[in-house]
Amino acid sequence: MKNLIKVERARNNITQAELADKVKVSRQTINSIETGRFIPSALLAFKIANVLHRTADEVFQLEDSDW
Amino acid sequence: MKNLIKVERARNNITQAELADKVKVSRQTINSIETGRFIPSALLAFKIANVLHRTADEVFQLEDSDW
DNA sequence: TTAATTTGTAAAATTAGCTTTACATTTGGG
DNA sequence: CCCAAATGTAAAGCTAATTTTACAAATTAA
Repeated sequence: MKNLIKVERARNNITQAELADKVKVSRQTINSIETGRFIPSALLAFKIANVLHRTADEVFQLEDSDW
Repeated sequence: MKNLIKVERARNNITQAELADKVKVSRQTINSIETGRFIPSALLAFKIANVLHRTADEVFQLEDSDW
């Protein structure tokens, strides 16, 4: 499961810390997701996409290796 | 966070057990998500949507109460 | 180039998702 | 009605997500 959080953050000119605040998780959680250390809950994934003005499908994508 | 798994299962004429098999989780996990007892990981949510021939955004939706 | 901001990690503790087993209730077809 | 299939739950145990604290490395701005 890949994500475009970093790209979309750049597009929105927002830091990891700011994104974290807006979705109410710690900065480390955002960093860990962004760097692929772990996978967010669906709730968090949708909130992140929302804050980045994208749909969840635009920000998160399944990979062949996920099956 | 609401989901339309039950509706989409009906549309695809597939049981909880069959859906569970296809996304490789237990039947109870599907049931628990469907009945709102817990929220799936983003990975599982996207797989479920995929098996149901829908996008994640079509199957899962944020609610005002999520914020 | 220095200082401040941002990002990357790590470890320990907590929380929540998921599995397995097990059983009760509901629904659908004959 | 009756049986089989499907669904709803529950508890115990395991795994993965998330928090908190803390610090180092990298970027950016002045």
